[in-house]
Amino acid sequence: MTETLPARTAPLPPKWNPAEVEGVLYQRWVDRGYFEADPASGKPPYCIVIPPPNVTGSLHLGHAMDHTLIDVLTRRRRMQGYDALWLPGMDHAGIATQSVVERRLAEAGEPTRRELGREEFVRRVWEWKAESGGAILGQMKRLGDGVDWTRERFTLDEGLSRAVRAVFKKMFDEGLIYRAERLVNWSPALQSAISDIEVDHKEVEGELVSIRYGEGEDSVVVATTRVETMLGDTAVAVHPEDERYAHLVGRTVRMPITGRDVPVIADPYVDPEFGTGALKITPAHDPNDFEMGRRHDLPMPTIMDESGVIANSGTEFDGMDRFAAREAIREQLRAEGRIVAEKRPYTHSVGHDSRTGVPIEPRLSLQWWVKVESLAKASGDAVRSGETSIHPPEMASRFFDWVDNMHDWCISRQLWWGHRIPVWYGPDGETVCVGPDEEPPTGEGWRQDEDVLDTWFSSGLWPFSTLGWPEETPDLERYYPNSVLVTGYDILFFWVVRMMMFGTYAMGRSPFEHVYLHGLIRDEHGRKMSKSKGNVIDPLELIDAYGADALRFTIARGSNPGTDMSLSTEWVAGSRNFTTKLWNAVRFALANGADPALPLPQEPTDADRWILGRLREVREQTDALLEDFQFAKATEGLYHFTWDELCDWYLELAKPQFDDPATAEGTRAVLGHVLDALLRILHPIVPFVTEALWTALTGGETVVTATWPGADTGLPVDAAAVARVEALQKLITEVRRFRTEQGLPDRRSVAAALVGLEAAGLAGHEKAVRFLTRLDPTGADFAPTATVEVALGSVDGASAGGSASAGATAGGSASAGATVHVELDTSGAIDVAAERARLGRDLAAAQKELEQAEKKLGNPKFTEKAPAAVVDGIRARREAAVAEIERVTARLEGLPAS
RNA sequence: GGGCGCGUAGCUCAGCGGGAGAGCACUCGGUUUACACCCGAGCGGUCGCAGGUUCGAUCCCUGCCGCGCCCA
Repeated sequence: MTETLPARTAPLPPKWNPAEVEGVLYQRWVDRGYFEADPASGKPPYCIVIPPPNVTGSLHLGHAMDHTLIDVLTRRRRMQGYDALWLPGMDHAGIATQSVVERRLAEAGEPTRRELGREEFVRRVWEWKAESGGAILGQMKRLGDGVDWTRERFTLDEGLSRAVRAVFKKMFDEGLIYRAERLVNWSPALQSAISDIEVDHKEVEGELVSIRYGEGEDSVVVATTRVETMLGDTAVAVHPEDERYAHLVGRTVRMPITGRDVPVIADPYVDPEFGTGALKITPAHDPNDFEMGRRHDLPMPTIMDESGVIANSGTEFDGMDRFAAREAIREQLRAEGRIVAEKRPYTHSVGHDSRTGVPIEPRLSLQWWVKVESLAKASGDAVRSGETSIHPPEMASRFFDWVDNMHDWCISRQLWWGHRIPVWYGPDGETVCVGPDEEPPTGEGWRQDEDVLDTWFSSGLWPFSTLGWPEETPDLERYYPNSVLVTGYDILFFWVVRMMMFGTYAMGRSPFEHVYLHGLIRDEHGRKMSKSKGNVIDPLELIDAYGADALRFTIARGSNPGTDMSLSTEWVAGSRNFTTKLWNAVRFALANGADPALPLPQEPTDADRWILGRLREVREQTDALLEDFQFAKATEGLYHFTWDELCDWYLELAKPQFDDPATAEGTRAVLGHVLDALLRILHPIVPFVTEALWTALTGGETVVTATWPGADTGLPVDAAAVARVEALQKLITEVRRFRTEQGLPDRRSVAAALVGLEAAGLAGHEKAVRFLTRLDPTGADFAPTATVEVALGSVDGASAGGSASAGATAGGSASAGATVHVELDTSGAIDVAAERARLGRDLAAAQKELEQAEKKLGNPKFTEKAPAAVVDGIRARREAAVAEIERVTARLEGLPAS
């Protein structure tokens, strides 16, 4: 491979070109095996498994967020000396994948699924899997995911399929999996059962129709939103104590249309206050009615087929779609004078298949179920006991609500793509569950269950099936439980709960030490991204335009725990600007000979001490924040340090230091040290640009496996140096402000005398002040026309050039500070009005400050009750305000009349 | 209906008992020997409303208004 990046001594290219370089760097990382975990390494293990993306989809920004945050965590741990494993892979997404392939067959004019037959159809799906899955892998590489490709897994792999059969067998034998005929959420579109969490309840505008059953005094009125279900009614129910209907209980009423006589039953479930107090009962098509039917041993006729068409009702409505039948039956009833009331529109909640959006049809059918009670309890206990901690903690309550109120889980799906249920039925009604190492029964009349398992059944095993379970592999021994699971809070009930249930059951331990739940990515105005709104952003387009680092930095900077973030191309462009800034900073450093291999100077300058102290603080703060999953705050802190402190101030202060032979070498060392550490700290967030810059700066092979900066980073904070640098910044800013307001552009030569620098402790900083304010030395003809007075907080001048000992503290800020007078020769009259306006604003601010302070100090309760430190602080502010008012007032009086 | 959360600068969001912050946007100035994907200086807020607790409330409590999400 060609090395496109320069060696340390060569200058960096003037521009960072991510599109050209990122792919090369990524391939090099993979080729050199940096991301491969090693159970034999002797290092402490750290493991995160990917929340498996759906093989049929493509990665969207939500995935980009998962991947960025996981990559930040694992790359940092790797640098910290852990044996870090990020395990990649995908799930087979039974329903979604089968639907896509069926649609593609139809679009290509090929035979249908049933025409092809099961074996051939499944072969076609594997072809599609290779194509679609490959695209996802490519996306992960573009994002820079530091995954261990040698351990990539797929839920339908041989190993993972063994895990599915093993856990199914164990649960079957222990009675936790059973087969039962029950009412399920049936999707007429998919023609399959789906689980509760695949159903969305939505308010819809329908109708509420009241129908009279029976004749005359012996009639009852029932109301329904689904008129067509009356074809399957087998009872009318009333409350046992409802006197209005007491005479009917135990008798029958004659149904319209079907002409059937159905019993009137009494059941306390009926709310006598609701509607007429009488309910029509359709046990095969409504969950509540089903329970009632079981209690009263009612017949349960199914009057629809798998696609939602009326069937076997014995009426002329057979063959009619359920919605068409609803209208037709209603009109028939109307013609017979049976309708006594109609409410339309009637808003009520209807379950919809979350994938197709089609209304669910509750359907009586024979399915396989998981008995969840003990599993859900164990999952809840794992969190309650602290074995697993959920971040942010507020999310734990949702988790508990869910696991404490969970219904049995329907796991069979009427599909072909997935793990076929490992149960065989014999000719004489035998049922045999076949384990992974057993041979299925052979012989006449034996057949395997036709259905496959819910995809979540296999992805629930993911934290350990991917590590080799049920075999006792070194990986399993070492990487289970996983360190962290990172996923969106919207996925809590899908993955997290299922994985917790299976992990506690099969492994006896919760699968995760930590679960970090991030928010959703929304558009720039906080709206959910959706195809229908047309506001979806493709992560690959952002990477093409701005680089993967820019996308990653944007995501990390916006990701506060548990809260959604807004994202737009402008934010990403801003992050791209950050990488460019970093690039230019290192370019400048290299051009001036910065080198981290040089020893730090014996006598660092104030600027050196300040930036080295800040570096130490920032490194400590970043570590603490990342340990607590505070990605946004950690990233924001690094942004601020890099741009506002390192680039805006230290690099500028370094310029005069480079000019001075006494400080040039030390500055090379300090700048090298700071950038070396900063690039390593930034690497997990922006891996590409930091790799290019760090290798150029240090000559090292790669930053991927470089050591994470430790306690010896930077220097202890030197408070005296900090105070002097802050005074310097204030002085420079005030002069710049004056120049701006006086309309004195930088190129315009302005001579000035700096009076009082020494008293302010800034004796050694005149050169820096002049450089950063563009003030020239005074000549023989110096004639000042204006003075800028800058009141500085007290800085301990005596300690200038002193040692950088830890814990040094400057004098208290309460003592009166020094004032530096900058006398300028503006070569002409100054703009008195501008100066008066500027001083007026300063005066108003000082007066407001004084007013607030005096109000507080004038309140005896405040001085009595508030902590002494707070009171002292307010007193100091009052004194400073008084001094400022005096100074500004004097200046104003000294101005010529305008 | 139950639960959770949110209303802070034009936009997106931090801050959550003692001096209102950031990014973007905006205004003015700038071909400064790293960077115009930039530099310098600014403008901009009764911190949703009303009570309460407190010496002191954007921050704690209560109610109201508006918005969002989850579950039924």
